[in-house]
Amino acid sequence: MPISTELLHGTLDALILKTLSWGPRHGYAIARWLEETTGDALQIEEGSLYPALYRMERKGWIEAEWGVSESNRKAKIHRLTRKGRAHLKAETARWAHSSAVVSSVLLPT
Amino acid sequence: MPISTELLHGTLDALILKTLSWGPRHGYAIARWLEETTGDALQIEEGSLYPALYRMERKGWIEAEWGVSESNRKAKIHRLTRKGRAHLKAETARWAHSSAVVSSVLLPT
DNA sequence: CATCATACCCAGAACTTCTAGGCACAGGAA
DNA sequence: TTCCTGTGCCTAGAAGTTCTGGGTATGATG
Repeated sequence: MPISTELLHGTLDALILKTLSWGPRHGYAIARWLEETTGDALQIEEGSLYPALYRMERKGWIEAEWGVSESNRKAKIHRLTRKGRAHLKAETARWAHSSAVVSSVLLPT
Repeated sequence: MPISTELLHGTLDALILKTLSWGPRHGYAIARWLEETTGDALQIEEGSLYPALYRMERKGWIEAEWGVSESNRKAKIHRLTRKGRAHLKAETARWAHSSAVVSSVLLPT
């Protein structure tokens, strides 16, 4: 069951940054990794992924350089910056707090 | 600390429906109730609230009729419909599932 | 050599929420 | 009375993210 798309709103950046916190990856691999680790519950559209990567690069959270993928194809490798790591930490805390608040309202105690 | 605004995306409808599941209320009271029960963590802007109420009325999840508030002012009272209750149930399940998936990625196990 | 999976990209649409206002009125204070 | 505050509803436009639905290119495989 794919995740509700709207609920991704605002968490996509953090999910990508978290993926990169395990090591540099190219965009396609980020999407694959997220799909695998969530058992296909999370499906990132490429039309969302690439704009998000550009956005975060502009903000200085990630850096990119052209390289080669595991399958020997040209690929843009993205790497988490120090600033990005700090942002991820902050966003993670926000998620923990916010989701707890929403759950406290929605879910039975 | 007010909740991250983007994270509200997609949950606002469910939060409002949940509020109405405790009984009919007018818009202003919905916002007050959510603020109170979350200790001001959740602040619903009126510019988000009223459009959301209209949206959900169009979709048949709630019904509205003019009445009088507790403080003797003219107020539009919103009531959850059967359809809305079913939608709330579905959205709640989606939230439980989706937030668990996101948490499983973001938060340390 | 045809096909598939990999890998990147974009324009425009769709949608939600926020900003920043406005209007109206009840009740109490000055 | 007049003023002010809190209550209560509403809207237009902006801002922002994600999705839809395309497109390009290339290595590997049959």
